[in-house]
Amino acid sequence: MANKTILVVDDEKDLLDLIEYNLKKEGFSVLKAENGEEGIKIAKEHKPDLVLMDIMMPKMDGMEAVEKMRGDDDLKSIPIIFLTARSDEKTEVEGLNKGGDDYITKPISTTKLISRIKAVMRRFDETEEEVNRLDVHDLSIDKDRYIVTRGEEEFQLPRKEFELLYYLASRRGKVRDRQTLLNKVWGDNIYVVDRTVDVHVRKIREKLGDHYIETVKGVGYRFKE
Amino acid sequence: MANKTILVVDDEKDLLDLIEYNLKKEGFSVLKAENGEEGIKIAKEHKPDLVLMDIMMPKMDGMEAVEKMRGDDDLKSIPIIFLTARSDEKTEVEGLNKGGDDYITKPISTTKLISRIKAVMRRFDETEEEVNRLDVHDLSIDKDRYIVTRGEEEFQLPRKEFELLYYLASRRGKVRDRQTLLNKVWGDNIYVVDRTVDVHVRKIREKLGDHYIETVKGVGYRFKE
DNA sequence: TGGAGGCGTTAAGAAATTGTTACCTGCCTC
DNA sequence: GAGGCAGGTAACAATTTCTTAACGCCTCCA
Repeated sequence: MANKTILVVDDEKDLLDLIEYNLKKEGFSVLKAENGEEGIKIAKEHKPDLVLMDIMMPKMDGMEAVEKMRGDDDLKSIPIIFLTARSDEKTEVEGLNKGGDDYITKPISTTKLISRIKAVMRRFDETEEEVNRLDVHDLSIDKDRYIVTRGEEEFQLPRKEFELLYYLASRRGKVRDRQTLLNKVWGDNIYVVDRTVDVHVRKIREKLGDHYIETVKGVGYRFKE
Repeated sequence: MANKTILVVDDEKDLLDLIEYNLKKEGFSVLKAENGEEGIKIAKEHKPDLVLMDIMMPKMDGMEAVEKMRGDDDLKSIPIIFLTARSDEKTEVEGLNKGGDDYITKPISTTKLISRIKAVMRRFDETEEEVNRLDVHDLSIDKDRYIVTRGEEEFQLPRKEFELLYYLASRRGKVRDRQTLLNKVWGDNIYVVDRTVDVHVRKIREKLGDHYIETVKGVGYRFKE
């Protein structure tokens, strides 16, 4: 999650500095703006990876700025999190409708802020990842053609093996137990013995080598991070 | 937000179809039921990610259905949004008490519905995410990956050791006696000698160093504050 | 000072979990 | 219908993890 740039737009300078300090500590690059107008200018200039936007501001308020951003081709896909003192639901719904991706009320807990930011970024990363080709390590897993490639080598895996590999690879590093794998790859109301997963894992390892899928004893399987 | 499944329970077929149309347009999968009874059956079968539940229905009304759902281990963690024509506050409070997570009055604005749904799902996703990784001292204990990290080092602990560490770390500073640890980590009706805990603690210390888990003589163990 | 209680440590055997192979069943192709 | 592939199951081997029991050390206190 390193090296992402975040634009913070707020008219309270102290808060701005505080947020900057905390974000930098987390390894983010930080840009600052004190009102909506300036915010948009800087956003167009630097294309940040995420915007933290206060709602109540002089010159141009956050809602308006976000509307402008959503109407700008260059900016409309940047995730936005609102900051606001107002916690009533009406504002929340309005804000989300206008194109915000999350909503945090002041006063802000740093931990919460960071985890929200990471959550939103993850969400964006994930939706982008819903692609047909997955490149992990030295493998290229092509869901369109149901083919796995490593360098010049091509592997034609049977469907289940392919889907199992794809499922695990698209969740790199995360452990999934056998039942989850069965539900996700085989389908929810299919009855198969869970050890079936083992056999398929073995077949994948046989073909690709055993350094991709890791066993976590007592838990399940995991694609190597 | 891709591929989430929503179960809609309402006795008005037209409304059901309308909601289905709108949700599908947003990329959700949709399940439908026309009364509480049917709703629960489908919920058990398909484990939707969220339930939209009408309150006034024949056979089994929404309140009752939600109570049933909250009493079912498989279903109790599924977020529920109530739909209702009644807009009086008393009903709302009752609905939320019964275990609803949000509340929308008819007639329904589609935009509003969607943004509420997204908001509720986000709320749920977040709590799950926060539970999955624990950062304490210089350790990062990732339950999703079943891995403990310290700087660049990675420790792959066996299941019991990992879970014991996780349990203690998530209650930093609090002492737990051996019996409690056995109940929480090993399970309530497992018979093992309590000194087993000692051995596991030792193994954790062996791998991570002995400055994380403290012994409280005559009482139990504690993760260092 | 010498039990008694509590804990650390170790090693060995038991238990649990996974790896691996062989075999069965459908289904498709030729 | 023979042969081959995909998928599933079952059985046994291999491995890892868990549990127990034993021993020794320390501290407290009569």
